Amino acid sequence: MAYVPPHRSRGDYVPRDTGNSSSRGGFSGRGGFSSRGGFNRGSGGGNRAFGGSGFGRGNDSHRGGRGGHGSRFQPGLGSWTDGEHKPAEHNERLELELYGKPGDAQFQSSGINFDNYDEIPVEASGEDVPEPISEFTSPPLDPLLVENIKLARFNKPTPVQKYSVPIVANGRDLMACAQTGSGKTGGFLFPVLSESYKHGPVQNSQAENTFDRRKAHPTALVLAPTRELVSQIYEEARKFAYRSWVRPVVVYGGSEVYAQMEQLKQGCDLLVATPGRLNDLLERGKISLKNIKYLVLDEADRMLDMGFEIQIRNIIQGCDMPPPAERQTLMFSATFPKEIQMMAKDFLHNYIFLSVGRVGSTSENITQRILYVEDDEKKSSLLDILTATEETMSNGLTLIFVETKKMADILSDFLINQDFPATSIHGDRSQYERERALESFRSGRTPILVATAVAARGLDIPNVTHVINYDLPNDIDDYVHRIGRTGRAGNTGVATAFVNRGNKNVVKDLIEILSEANQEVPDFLTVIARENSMGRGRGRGGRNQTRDFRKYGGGGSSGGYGNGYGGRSNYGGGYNNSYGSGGGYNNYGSSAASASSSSSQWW
DNA sequence: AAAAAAG
Repeated sequence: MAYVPPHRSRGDYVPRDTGNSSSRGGFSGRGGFSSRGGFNRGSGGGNRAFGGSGFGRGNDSHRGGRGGHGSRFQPGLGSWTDGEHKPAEHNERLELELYGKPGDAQFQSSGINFDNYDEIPVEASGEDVPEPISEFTSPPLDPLLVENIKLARFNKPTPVQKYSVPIVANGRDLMACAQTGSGKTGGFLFPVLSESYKHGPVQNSQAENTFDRRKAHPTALVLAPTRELVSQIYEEARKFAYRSWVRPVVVYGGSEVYAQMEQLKQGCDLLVATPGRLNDLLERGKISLKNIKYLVLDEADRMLDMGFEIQIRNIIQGCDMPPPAERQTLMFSATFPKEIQMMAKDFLHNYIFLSVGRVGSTSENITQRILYVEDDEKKSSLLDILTATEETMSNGLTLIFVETKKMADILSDFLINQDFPATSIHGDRSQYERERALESFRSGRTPILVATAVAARGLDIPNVTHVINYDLPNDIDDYVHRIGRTGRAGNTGVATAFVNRGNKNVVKDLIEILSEANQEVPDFLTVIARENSMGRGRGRGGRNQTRDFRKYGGGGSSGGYGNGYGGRSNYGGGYNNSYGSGGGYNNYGSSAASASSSSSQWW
């Protein structure tokens, strides 16, 4: 466990009467993320009793009593023996830990099913797109997985899941433009686990030499950009891998590497990792990727922004991972800029392209309020808002986004001094502090969280009723992600944003988003947009693309995409045809087209 | 310009 010297431990707000911020001596609590049950935990009732079902019989058993590797009994871990899947017996204690019980935050947060999922437009393209499924049934899913899905109370597949299951079952690759909240995690975990349960570990998984034998040989690898996200994915993986032969392990930076190495030694079939730590462990010779059958890249465009590309390419192309044709690759990305198209070309093999509409912005259960606030008035405006909403949203959580780590510190200190129960999360805090802040927020102990982009995407925190964009992001897709932290699970939410002339680069996109979601567009926004478009035409060519460029042109390697507005105006049509007015999506083409024509009127 | 990620 990462030791945090007291002087580095910044002051989180602690309610006066309890003051038990870390009674468990460390990570997480219930419903939190990270190593609960993962590395670093020692036991939790784990390593006693040898009477487990179907474990270690026969000499053809995966992890079956061969020297060293994970021969220890672990509750809830099945085996692959004599070419058959032998699920472990049920374990009540573990089920309680994994799936929670009524009343737990965890219980209500899992298994959410938005009714409006059915209205999300989806478009699949590519050769021979398999027919989507409509329910979680066996077949096509493996029966054990269906059982686990029921335990986790997922009743109905989301659009991503409907497609990803048959796509992977048919041996195909997937490039999905989908955002958090679209059921992405299940979208890759379900098919990957289901197929793994059917087919078992990779044959020949045994290494030729002793050096190789000491390494972990995962069958599936999931890469994601932030530590919190991989932790969250790992926790989901534990739910759906329950009783199966698949043992999930998570590795990420900022916490003790030796504990993670120990976990790898115990057996690792599904590895969830951030790129930095994975490269570290590859260099140390602790992991071999040559048995990888399934590779998942989550939030791929996020990883671009963060300068991950070299690391990713080293993992995928610079080590011993099988080439695209010999594995199945699933890539998820909110947007589809040229760099991602290149990655898709390099990493995927004859893939199906799936585009899933926005969940956040089109849903009208988020009320978006845009306020004109100059930078030096932001603090006092924030206080006004927090005070005003204190009573009305007394049970909810408020998430405040800022642009810089420094501002996150300043603002949370300021709020704490003003007696607001706040804490902060950003990349300069220690991993322990990050996890504790998030847990404290989740649990409602500090219902105000000031965050940088580290929390913008991917994190699923139930009960966020208010998102405040103290600083507006430069990328409108980030804005959509941020406000998508609220209004989840059919609840209503409020998203407030402070805007001034420093944000003029996004106002045009912001107006589009607001109109798509049937929200009021304040006059000052239109004014700023107009000032902006007079200066220098349209910015960087409008919003990011989420289209299958193989189908809609672009073609060549250089220049790929940008055939101007003419081409883009076709986009809306494609969506309309298959899905009627699913809401919002068909604005894509038309609004881009009208933007270019109306800008000339403004002159 | 800043964010994230290996230490």
